[in-house]
Amino acid sequence: MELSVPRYLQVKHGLERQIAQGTLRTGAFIPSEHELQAQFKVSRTTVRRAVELLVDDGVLTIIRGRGTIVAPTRLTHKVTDLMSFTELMRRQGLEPAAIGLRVERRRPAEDVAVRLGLGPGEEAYEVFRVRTADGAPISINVSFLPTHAVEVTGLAGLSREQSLYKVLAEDCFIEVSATEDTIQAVKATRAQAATLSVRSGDPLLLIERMAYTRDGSLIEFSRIHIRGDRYKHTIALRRR
Amino acid sequence: MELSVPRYLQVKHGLERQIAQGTLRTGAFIPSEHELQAQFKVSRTTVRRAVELLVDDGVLTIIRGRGTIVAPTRLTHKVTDLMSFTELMRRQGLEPAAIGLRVERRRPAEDVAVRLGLGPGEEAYEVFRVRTADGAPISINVSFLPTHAVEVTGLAGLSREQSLYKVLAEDCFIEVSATEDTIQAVKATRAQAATLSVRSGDPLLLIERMAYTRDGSLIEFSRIHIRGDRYKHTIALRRR
DNA sequence: GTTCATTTGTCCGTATGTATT
DNA sequence: AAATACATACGGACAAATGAA
Repeated sequence: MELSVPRYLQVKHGLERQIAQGTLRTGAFIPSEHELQAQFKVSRTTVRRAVELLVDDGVLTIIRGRGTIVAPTRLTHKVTDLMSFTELMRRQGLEPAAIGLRVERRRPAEDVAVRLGLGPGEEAYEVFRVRTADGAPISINVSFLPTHAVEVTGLAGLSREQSLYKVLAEDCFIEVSATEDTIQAVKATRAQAATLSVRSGDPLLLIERMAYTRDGSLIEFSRIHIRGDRYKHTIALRRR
Repeated sequence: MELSVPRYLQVKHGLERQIAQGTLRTGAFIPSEHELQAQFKVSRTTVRRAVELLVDDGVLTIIRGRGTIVAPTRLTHKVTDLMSFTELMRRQGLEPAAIGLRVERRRPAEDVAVRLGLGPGEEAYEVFRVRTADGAPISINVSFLPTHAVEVTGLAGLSREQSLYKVLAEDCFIEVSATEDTIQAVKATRAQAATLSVRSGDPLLLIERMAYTRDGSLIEFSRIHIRGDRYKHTIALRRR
């Protein structure tokens, strides 16, 4: 039995391959929908679906009445894709690692409890880590997870796998489907400065993230303090 | 002749209205696609298109085999929507204004010229502004626009309208359709500190933005230095 | 455990409208 | 004016997931 990949994805991948190989060149028109139907032996509906996805990805641009071209501008990473910290680091060409992993179960500070929507006295898991890139400390990461959403045993995988989201997906079967990041510039406290090998008062990027599952329930609140001089956070947005 | 709004948008707006009015409640199932067909007197294709758009907006969540619910979690702003600085400020409940508008035409610094893709000696328009919120200076904004992309006369509207993107759209008929932001934490220089009423060395958020039109050509490169203590930058992402 | 109705996912063929050349 | 290409819309068919009988 074969694993059936939807036709529209097959067409999408086919087009992506042709673009990667240079068969379809940047700025040039791709075959019309009619021609693509013949080429891939699918209906127009299916062709349009594949093209639509590539337009959303910023790979293709449709010019009504004329045709569809391979978008001349290629944003550095796929638009609006949700990315874990690990992925973000790799984009910068840095090899990410984590040290000083510590998992605790306790009542978090009140502002965190409010964000997690915890009842009075309710506890949460706190995951502490210091992330490094090419060996140098680059960020201090604290994640808070509601105890009712995840088992502590499920978090054991963190010792071998750096990505919290991967562990949640593979060991807890929890898929993070949406995030909301708030980004600020703050001064490094003395403790943070020591950990990150910078001077006290130096600028840090503070990213606070709320992560949600597909059904909309909160799965994680995290705070990441990042060295301002070693890291750039990139976001691509697209108007529909 | 009537201005024809596509049926799928009519359905989308109909559903949005029902959600806003509370006819469809958060967390509850909306009518099945079959029922929506009957309700709006359209085909299933059209119903599905409308629902798909609302899912992308984070308003609805589809549970396969069961139905579609009104998403319990409402992210603070529409996911992946591209927003101008003016819009972003209003979200924070602040009244934005701009002072010290200055437009110059000249050869920009080399790193900027490279980003704009300028040929040797080619010039660009530089738009300087200091943005305020509720009267207090909050950011220093410098925009660079290629001279071949926009007329200087078109930028005259900036004196009455704060939003560069609105002026580009209304006076130059240029629509910004995608942006790529890079965010860093930096130390305020002495000049920046003076302008923003902070201390030299205090943390600032530096947002560098590349803005593109629909056909993929670069229309703007901008640098925004923002007071770290007065501003939070929020981004919502969604995995497809 | 199996069957069955319901609901969403994929796919097709066709028809008509609108924009561009 | 005509041809081409994308946009919208319909109706039907079967597959896959879910939950209940």
